[in-house]
Amino acid sequence: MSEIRSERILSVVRSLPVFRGLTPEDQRRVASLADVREYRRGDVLWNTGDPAEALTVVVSGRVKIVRHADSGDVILEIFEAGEPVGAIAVYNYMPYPATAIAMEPTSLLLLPRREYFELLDRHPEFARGIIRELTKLTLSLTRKVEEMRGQRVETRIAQLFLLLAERMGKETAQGIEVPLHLSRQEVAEMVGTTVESAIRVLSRWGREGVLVTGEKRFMIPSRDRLREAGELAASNGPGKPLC
Amino acid sequence: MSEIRSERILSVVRSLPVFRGLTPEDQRRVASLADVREYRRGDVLWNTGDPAEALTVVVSGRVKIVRHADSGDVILEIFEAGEPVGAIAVYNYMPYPATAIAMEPTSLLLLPRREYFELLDRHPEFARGIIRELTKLTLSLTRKVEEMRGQRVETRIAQLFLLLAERMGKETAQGIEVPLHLSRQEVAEMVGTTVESAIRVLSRWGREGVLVTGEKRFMIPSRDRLREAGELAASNGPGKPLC
DNA sequence: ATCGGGGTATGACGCGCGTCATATCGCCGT
DNA sequence: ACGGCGATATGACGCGCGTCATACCCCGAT
Repeated sequence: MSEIRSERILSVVRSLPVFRGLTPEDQRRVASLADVREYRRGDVLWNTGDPAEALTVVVSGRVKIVRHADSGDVILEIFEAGEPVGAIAVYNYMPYPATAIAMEPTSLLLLPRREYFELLDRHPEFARGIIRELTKLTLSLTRKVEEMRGQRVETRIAQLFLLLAERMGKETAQGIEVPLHLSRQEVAEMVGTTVESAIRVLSRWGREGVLVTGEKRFMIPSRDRLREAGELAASNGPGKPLC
Repeated sequence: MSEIRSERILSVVRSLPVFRGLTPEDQRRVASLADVREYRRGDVLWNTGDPAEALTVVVSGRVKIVRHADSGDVILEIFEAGEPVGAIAVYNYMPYPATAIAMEPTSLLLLPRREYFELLDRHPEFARGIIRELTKLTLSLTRKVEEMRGQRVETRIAQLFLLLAERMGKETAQGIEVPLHLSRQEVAEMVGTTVESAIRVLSRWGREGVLVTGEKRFMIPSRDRLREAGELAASNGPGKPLC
């Protein structure tokens, strides 16, 4: 392996928060055992059932975790730069419980299972970092379960984009920009509905200027408008059939 | 504190898998700092927003985690003997994100936050145990998200009981017994529907002998019958309007 | 230029289930 | 014994949204 390449891997390791607590020597060791790989949009990192043999950390780009159900696919989570993916599966040496797919050009760092365990045992800080990530994941799933229950599709989509705005939104002159390329299909899979329903909501919001789909990004002119679009929605007569 | 009581706490500590990896001295130390408390059915262990000041481990009984949403409550998880509850919140020293309620007479072991952190740092095995529990939790939530999406209420209830049968079912002459007292309301909250829908399904299944509600328990005469009740269900004419 | 595939869009139809109303039964406290 | 409350049960009504069909646009392959 070339000098240049291993230098690059070392700098990648140093840049990742999960490896911050390590001593310089350990960082070098991790770098010498790890590998960095590149993926294009749509590339499959692994399929459901594949054995989990390495800890995967996102260096740049984004990865979605998808489960194939009989009634269509579900996007469980999106991982961004700095986050370990599938730490769970590696930890238990179990087959991956879901499929991972790159959503954009993405580069990943792969650390063999064995080394991962050694780090867990030798560095409490590293273990804490992993626990912290699992924690975030759990909270996110918790919220997802809560949101999916009973809520109307409009509400769920509104909450999805409010969440994305919070996580990765950038303020601009025209409002908040969410720099993420999501097809209507993917939006549907994230909130648990069908393409058609997602399309109906998004195209209407596009016309109304509540949420505009752009080139590989979304624009939210006003948080509040989006929020209320998700809340009141469908004009209801007397009584309150919605809830 | 009486001798007898501290002896009892020590034996409780020794009986919990999470503390198995500790040295005898550490077990004694944990016991000296920990407390054991008893709760009755319906008692609230903590409310959403309470500060998380101690690691809680279920010694006996069962605890449900509930989130109050505008559109009704959702039961996120049920914890049984041996499992740590709310490890997440304690870890981040954040307010509890959900409410915890005892489902039956329950006893808990409480370990102050500070000691919990020390154990994490000093005992890799302990940290591993926690990670393992978080892992289980994540997988369970993952499945819940997948199931909730799109599936009909009947299907979700069937899957709920098949899962419960797997987790805590006991084979008997009349079929599988699930020794858990769940009201229709609670069933509804677990699968994300309304009481009425849950009642309709369960009372029909009771008449048909697919799933019989008994005194503080459920009986499943046949796994397969329950499974198919969830699958085919509603007679559908030509075409396939379902799923 | 033609064909095919993927993403987007819109309309029609109908069923599941959420909502509301009502009734019965058992258990509590005064 | 009375009233109140919670759990269980059942029927009526109607809206949301899943399903199916159709159409348009863009782009790469032949």
